[in-house]
Amino acid sequence: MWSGRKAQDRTKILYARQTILPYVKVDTSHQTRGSILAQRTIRNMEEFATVSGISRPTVSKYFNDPDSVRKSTRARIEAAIEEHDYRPNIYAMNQNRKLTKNVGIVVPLLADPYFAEIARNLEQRCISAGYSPTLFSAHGDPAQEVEVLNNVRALKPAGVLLAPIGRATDREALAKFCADVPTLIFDSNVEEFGIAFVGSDNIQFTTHITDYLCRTGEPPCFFEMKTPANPNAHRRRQAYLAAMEAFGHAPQVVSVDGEGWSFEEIGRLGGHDALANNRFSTNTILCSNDRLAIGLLTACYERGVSVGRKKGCAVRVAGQDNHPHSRYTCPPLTTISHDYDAVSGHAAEALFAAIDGKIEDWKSTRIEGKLILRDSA
Amino acid sequence: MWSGRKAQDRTKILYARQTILPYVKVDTSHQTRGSILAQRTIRNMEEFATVSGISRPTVSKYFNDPDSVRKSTRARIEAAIEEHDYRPNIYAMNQNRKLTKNVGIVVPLLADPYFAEIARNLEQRCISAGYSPTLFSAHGDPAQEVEVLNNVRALKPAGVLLAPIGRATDREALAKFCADVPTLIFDSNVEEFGIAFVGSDNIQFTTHITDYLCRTGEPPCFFEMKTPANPNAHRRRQAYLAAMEAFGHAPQVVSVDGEGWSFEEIGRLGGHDALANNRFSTNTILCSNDRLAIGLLTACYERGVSVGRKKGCAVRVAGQDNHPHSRYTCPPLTTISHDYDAVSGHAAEALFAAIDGKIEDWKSTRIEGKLILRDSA
DNA sequence: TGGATTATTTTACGCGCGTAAATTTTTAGT
DNA sequence: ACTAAAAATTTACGCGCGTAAAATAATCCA
Repeated sequence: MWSGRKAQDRTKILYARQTILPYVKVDTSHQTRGSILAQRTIRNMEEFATVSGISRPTVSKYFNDPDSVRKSTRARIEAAIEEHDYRPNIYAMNQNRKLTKNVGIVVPLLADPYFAEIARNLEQRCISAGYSPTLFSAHGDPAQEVEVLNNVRALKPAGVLLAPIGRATDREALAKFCADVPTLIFDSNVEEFGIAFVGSDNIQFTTHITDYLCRTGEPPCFFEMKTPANPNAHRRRQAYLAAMEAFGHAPQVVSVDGEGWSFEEIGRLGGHDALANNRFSTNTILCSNDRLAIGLLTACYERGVSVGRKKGCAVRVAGQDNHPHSRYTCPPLTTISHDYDAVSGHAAEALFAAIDGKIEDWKSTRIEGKLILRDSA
Repeated sequence: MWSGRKAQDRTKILYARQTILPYVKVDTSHQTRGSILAQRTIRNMEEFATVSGISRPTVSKYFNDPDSVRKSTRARIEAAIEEHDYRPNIYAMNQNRKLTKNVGIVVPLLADPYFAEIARNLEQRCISAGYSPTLFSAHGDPAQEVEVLNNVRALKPAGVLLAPIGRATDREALAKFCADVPTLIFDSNVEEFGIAFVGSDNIQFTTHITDYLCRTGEPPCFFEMKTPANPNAHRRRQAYLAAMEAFGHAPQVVSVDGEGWSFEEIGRLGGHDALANNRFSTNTILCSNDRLAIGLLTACYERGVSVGRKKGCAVRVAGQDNHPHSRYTCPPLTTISHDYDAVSGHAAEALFAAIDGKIEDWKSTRIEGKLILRDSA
């Protein structure tokens, strides 16, 4: 045990720190294995089994699946756990298990609250299902995504929930990974990798909100990145074009420059440019995603362009995603919301089923979004 | 190996999936241990050592510290790694090591981009220093924080970088944890736990920005939560009071109700209330943090109160933290910025030093912030 | 070139657990 | 109370690595 210290007994501990290193294995071979009476610390499953009065294999069985032992036995074990707060060594466990209970959760950018939120949701579901989730972020960098995949692989996970970076994802690396590890792809689909895909129905998203905008005012222009990070953006543009055609309106796509994941800044700079050069042909702008919209709102503010659906406002701006922040923009952003819970739920269930050997053909599940009406459009 | 599949050969693979389970250990005892010629997969360090023409203990030594072997040996090992992309089994490694190379990074709320950003920064530093970081979030819940600490402990980490939830942190649990694991506390200090504290100088933050506000317009009111989640809020209030006194102004603190980590919503609702009841005695509002300010800005917008430092605006609003989002509010938020890099850098270095046995007395390092002048104040 | 130093190899053991097979005990059902 | 089934125990082995000690080999410096 690391010789920690509180403020009050610093000197004493300082001495201890120099002799006892953290986590040093202490030689206890002189201790008789059987006589553990009144011993304070349980050091392994053997000892724990002894003090519980249960055999080690049964205890091991319990930790693999508490329901696999008799109710009375389970009660005794759980009482002993409570008393000695014993936890099996995760390294020894995972080394020997045929299949670990680990699940990797990989997102492209944890600093984006959208992914943070969905990761939190998935994490909770994994825990509830008895798995040990570990969070990973590629931090928006394809090279780091490959790194992350290698680290995840080293965990020997039972399965992985992966939201790829998208366009820049290393196809070959991902294919190899999916061949080795049961992987469920979510948020953004890459070919037909993994066991299945679960995400939002981007076509419906854009169709729905375009429909709303057309019915309530001028038809929207579409504001997007020229080289978007993920394929959802393409679906959204296509859906916009189709919806506009269906309405008999001339579509207008405004694509702005910018690489990487700083969507707000790209939206802001692109917004300035588009506004300065009158690139929006109507007074309504549908953004490819909320983060872009947030940047555009800032550009509008900075140029003195009033935004909102109330009369007197110069433009209407709408986003897509219901980003956690979109409620707090000025004006609050009209958008279309992911069904976070449904996406996470389907993704987790599909992965768990695959882990349990319930094999199905690869399939794509896309969940519809709901219009979130706020003041911006 | 899990029998992954691409879309094109689904049926064939479906058959394989039913016979071969994921990560089943295959019985290879019939294979002679020595004859590995032309074998495709290296399965353990023994085999890897053989194909590299180096003894296993030396290989093991290499993985513990690449610099501990001769340069020529290191080159040969690294060539073999490249060729066979071998990675030692992390579970076997960590089971037997006296001290793992794991580092836990624990934040109160990963969905807050501020913590996501600082976590990313710390993660990078750990990797550069040769550690294996793992990210944890308490999701704003003190009970989950305790859970997380137990999970972190199970990692047997060499050290932990911990930003406590704050006021609601379970003191006893944290004290126990710090006694067992070298823990560096950052962001928000709790007593004098752990090996040291590194964070921002909240006194300087608030003094500095209060100073700025006083010099450029009406003295600020202070907008805060009645029961803030972390102790930094108290320091900021104190610093506000002191600064106002120094300037000879009458301070005015507006404390609003609200529990939990939904700061924006608390700021918005509290803002509505305060504005409706004329609780701000001047036209300048300094918020305890940016997230609160973001909510207040929304409330101002919703009430038609114009915000900004330009003439004609009704109020000035300033925040504190330089939250990643604060650049994109309308108007962009004047705030005072953490030195993210310096905080992370000091925190990581202090932890690594402690792990290396460089023991110092507990100390608190607080880093000054820089004023970020934008349009809101 | 020699001796001293440093690096590597050989040999051997143990970590904490999973797991399998055979045996014994407990439980459920009549 | 008896039997069949289910659960627990005993025994034994192995996983992939860390690590220690002793022997050997490579390197360095005068």
